[in-house]
Amino acid sequence: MSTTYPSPFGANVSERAQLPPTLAISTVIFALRPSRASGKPTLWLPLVRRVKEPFKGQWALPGGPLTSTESLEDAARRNLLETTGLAPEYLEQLYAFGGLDRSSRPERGAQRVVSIVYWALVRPTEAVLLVDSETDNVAWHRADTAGQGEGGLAFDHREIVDYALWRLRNKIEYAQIAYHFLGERFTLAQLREVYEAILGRTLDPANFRRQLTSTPQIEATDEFLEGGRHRPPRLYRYVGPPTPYPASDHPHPSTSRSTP
Amino acid sequence: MSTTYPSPFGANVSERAQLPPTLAISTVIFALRPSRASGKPTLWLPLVRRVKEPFKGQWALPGGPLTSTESLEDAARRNLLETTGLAPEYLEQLYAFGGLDRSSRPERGAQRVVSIVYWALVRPTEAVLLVDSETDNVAWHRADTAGQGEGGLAFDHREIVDYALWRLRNKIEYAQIAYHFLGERFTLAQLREVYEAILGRTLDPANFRRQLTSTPQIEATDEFLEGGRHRPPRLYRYVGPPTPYPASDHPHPSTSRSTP
DNA sequence: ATCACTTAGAGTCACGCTGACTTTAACAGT
DNA sequence: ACTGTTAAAGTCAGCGTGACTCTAAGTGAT
Repeated sequence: MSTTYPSPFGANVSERAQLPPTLAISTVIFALRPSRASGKPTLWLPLVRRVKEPFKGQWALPGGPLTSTESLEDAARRNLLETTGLAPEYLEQLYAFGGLDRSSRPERGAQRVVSIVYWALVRPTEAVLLVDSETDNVAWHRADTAGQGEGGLAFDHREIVDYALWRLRNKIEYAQIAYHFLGERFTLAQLREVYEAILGRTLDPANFRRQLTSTPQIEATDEFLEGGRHRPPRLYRYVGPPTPYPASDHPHPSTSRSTP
Repeated sequence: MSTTYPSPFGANVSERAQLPPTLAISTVIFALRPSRASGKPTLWLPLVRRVKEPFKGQWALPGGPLTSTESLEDAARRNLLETTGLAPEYLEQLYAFGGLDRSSRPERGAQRVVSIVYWALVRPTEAVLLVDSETDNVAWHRADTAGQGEGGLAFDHREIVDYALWRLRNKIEYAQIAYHFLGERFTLAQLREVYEAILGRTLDPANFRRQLTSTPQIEATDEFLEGGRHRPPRLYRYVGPPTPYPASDHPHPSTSRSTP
């Protein structure tokens, strides 16, 4: 920032390796969809098939270049809409990945790419409008196993997805983001299923209720979910801010300690 | 990532605005130094004076370009060493800033810059080896007031510092990072002063002790700090991992809630 | 209509952490 | 020996949590 690059204009091929890396934006989009096996909601994400080398034919995160006339978040939104047809309400920067071995096939002359990765949460209602799905070049995959048995995901995208999963699991424990997986009204059991799917463990329904009813951002409506086989549960609504913070933020590592 | 940029070779001036943004690395380096007024430790950070436009003469974060042969973190370390002479032990990615108005003076033809910002913590012993300090082009500034009365910091660096401060204050509450401000051995009162300086409030010494003595990463030595005017305090040592996690992570927003 | 079954939702209790506070121990300086 | 100051340990009430029990309110089968 305090210095400038050598001008790229007029550079010849031998100088190519010295050029600054190019910038790309990618996004990890999480949605909850019922598992084929158990019917319980599980985490899925849309991937696009590579149509050229490197990693041609393999699955990759949606992404693309950054133009000079849009902010990083705008670029993420535009790319998302173009490649998957999704317009997530919740979108946040995840991390900038810029290792030297990201292509994992160190080819000669291949230009180095730094990816600024965003992550997003979408509701099941938003999550159906996939572009290009008839050509099978965009498809939903299970977040935890995507790429298995297919030679893995393109680039370092498997690591990126794992990091996004870690971030989601941490952030859901202290931030109000679970509602972005659900519609406007939901039962406490549905919300609990979201937490259970993401955290991978069962939660006590009574304790879960006690915590949520003491949360001011959760408002009880006077409606109930009819049509169930048993006592109709009350519907609740989230009345807090859409995306709590402008910039990103994260949570506890596994070694969770309090103040010191 | 799934598409490629138009080649920059042979681009003419009219195409310049369509070129992808360039990448830069900057770093916010925090150190604790005694305040001039109270003598209590306060947060300081090194800044470098801009020697060319834009923002010539104003103070900016240390930074520079990213070469094609180094990772993002390596680039941050190299730039830090070149511009300030510092080699921090603790270094972590903060955020990628890429807004369109970052130069705040939208000049014609000025190339857009995306900055990937790292943040670092250094001990007072490391914090003295400043390069170029005789020319006054590198100097320590108070983290909370840097740029005041001087027309502000260059670019959006004041916002970046504020975001780094927010991150530091959050992370110190759940992660073991305070030790990176101190030497190998320290008293509990010294450690408490670190927390008080960063959090901006006093902590109860007895409760602080109780929490820390139950932390396994803190080990009591059999040495005491001699030379004080009163009862010599025991020296402690941090025996945990140097940087707990490979990638970044963050903490609670101000609306701190637990599980839901 | 009655009963069995299931889920919603409220309540109870012990435990651990925390903040506020008190008490005792150990040193330096006069 | 006394005083002032800090280190370090101890006490106590309050709060949130996990584990658990109990009651209410529906559906479907007999």
